[in-house]
Amino acid sequence: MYQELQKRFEQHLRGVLAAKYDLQLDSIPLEIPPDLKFGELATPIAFELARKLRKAPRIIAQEIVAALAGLEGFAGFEVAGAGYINARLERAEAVRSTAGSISHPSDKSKDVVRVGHPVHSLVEHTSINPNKAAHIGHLRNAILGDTFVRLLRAAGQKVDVQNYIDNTGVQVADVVVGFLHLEQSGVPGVSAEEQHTLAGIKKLMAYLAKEVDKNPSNRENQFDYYCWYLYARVNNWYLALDVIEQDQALVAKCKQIRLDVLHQIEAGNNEFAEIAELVSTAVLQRHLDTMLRLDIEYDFLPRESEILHLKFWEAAFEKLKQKGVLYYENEGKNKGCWVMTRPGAEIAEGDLNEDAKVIVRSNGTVTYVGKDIAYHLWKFGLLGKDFGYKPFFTYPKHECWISAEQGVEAHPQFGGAQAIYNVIDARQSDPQANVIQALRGMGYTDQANRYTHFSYEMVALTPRCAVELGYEVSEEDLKRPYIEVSGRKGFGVKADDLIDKLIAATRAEVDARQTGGAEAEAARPRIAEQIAIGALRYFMLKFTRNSVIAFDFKDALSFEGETGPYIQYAVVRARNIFRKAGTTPEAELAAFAELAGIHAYLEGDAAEDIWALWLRAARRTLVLEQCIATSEPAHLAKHAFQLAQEFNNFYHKHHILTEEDPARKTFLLATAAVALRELVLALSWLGIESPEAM
RNA sequence: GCGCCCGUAGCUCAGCUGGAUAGAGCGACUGGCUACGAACCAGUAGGUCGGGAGUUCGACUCUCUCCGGGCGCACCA
Repeated sequence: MYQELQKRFEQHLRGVLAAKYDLQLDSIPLEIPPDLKFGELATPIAFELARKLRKAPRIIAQEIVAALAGLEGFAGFEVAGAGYINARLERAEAVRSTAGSISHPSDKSKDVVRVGHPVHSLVEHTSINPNKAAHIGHLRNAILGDTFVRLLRAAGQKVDVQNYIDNTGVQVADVVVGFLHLEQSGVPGVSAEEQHTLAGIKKLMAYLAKEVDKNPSNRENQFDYYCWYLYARVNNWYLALDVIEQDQALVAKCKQIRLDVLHQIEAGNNEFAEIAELVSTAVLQRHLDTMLRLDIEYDFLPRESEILHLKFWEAAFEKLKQKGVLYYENEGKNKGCWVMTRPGAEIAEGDLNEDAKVIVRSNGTVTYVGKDIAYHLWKFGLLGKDFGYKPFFTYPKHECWISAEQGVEAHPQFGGAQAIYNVIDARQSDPQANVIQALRGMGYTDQANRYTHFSYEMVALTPRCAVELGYEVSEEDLKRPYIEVSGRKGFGVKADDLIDKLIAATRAEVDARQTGGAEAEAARPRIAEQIAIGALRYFMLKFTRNSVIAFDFKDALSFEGETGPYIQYAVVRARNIFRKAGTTPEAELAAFAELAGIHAYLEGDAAEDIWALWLRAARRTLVLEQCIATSEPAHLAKHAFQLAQEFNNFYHKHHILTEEDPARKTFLLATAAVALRELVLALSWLGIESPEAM
């Protein structure tokens, strides 16, 4: 609603500027005044025009205001300060329009953001190496990505959600090395030799699965947890720390073992590759389970093994050579390689560019960036090749597909998107820039412009948190503001552990409060879960993307103040009003539509807070559009919190059920209904459920 | 050495394309439950927006520089 009025005002203002001064401006600055006493909409345009028109800003503002008069939806315009133009809305009209605004995003008839024609977007997120359990850093990635998907869909876009699986990389190879060379957990009936074979590993997995069945609350037997520790052990082994310290020959031998395993996995069709496939698929399955706890689902899982075996790179290589993006280096340190110029590099014609990015090594193998270029050509439908597809995992409402060399006949279409978003942490901005540069170099300018590296900073641990968890922390690290999580060292907070902790904490809270009364005991586990997930998702979304999160259990386990549960609690309060009143929001909004003379409730000092609540509720689409334009979900998180805050304030000041004037009571109920509707909608876009009680 | 990010209240963070008296949460201190459930509300204290210069009618926001912190700059992924 607000956005509509904003656009209407802007149009009108443009008309006035054209008629009066013969001016065509490409952008009109609009802002939300800092205080309602300045109106609801403002522009400092007169300051900008002062020089051009050689007049004082205040004079210009007065002239414009005189010409603005009489715009539908607006009560009036005035000049304030040194030359601000403030607009006042027709409050009753605005409130009516907001009350009648859609309640479901699938209804595209009215208030949904529509920027140009509907875009087909592809969002890649999560993309955890399938060799260990997910940790809090991965949670930030997945929650940001999933939330952004929800925002794009709310705006009417068709979105494919992809989770890229690097199942043939060094990280998977490292765990395979661990299985092949390090001692495994003793499984009855598996000999010392057998434990290092495919058969032995299968027995170990079956054994672990049985242990998990016996006691699901002990996550240490989960396969991803097992790999978490094994991966850390392997890295120690490479450093030869737990074998023979300082033995260089042994270290070299370890490195060679690792390289051999990696090459065999990449090549495929051998026992090592089979082990890698088994291990990575099992860990991937665990990642999907973990993410599902947070209500995060995927449409497609493209794997590196298929990018290799289906020769995506070979196809891309030809195109890159044709377009001259890659060139063969004849001298210098990159002699014998195919390289590309880095973005922003300025190299004089004929000069040797030693800083160029190597895409094909002198031994003929392709680097990570090369494979990524091929994959991104596919994303935009520019490669001329496609994956095979197999169903992999069935969610309650849809199927998740995985890449395959030979897929099934019938499958959905993936790839060929118009816009892509890659949720990848800020440390990878260089390789991402290289891929964009390659697309641009090939002449795919539109695609390069619609390629968004949705970057975010890491989640680190506060030193206090690290100590709490029992890690050894050096003197030096203790002085730092935060310590980086490291999968290699097994240093970090595992996602499932954190979620378990959160659920336990919310469960204790729910029990202590006797949520829902004595008869509602059966609903409490589910409610505790909803609150825990709400707390976690909000925690990851309240920070803007480029701020490092220094993780601490104290903050993450907080349910008060600017948190998810605070917003959920506002929802529950609103619902309780309707429950106690024996009515529904829909019924009250219908009654409200018939109510006359509502302007009386919106004027005067006492009504300012109620009007402010309506006004914020009306800003839904403005916030949505801003989030998409800036790739920043934190704006919506803030919006939801402020809305909850204003509702709580309203709730406290105006006791609805004891209101004696029936017309005013209807008005107050309608206010609560709109706040409730907007809170539930905003939370759903954040991927947070609204519990019935708490 | 080069590139990117950060530095705002005791702590953790917001601050839309430069715009009106710089905001929130936590923590501290006051006060408010026989109430639509206090996971709440009201109030108080607390800031030379890292330092300096510049652009501008106007700078937390843009430019330069310095200081402090983080992360990248492989024929690793």
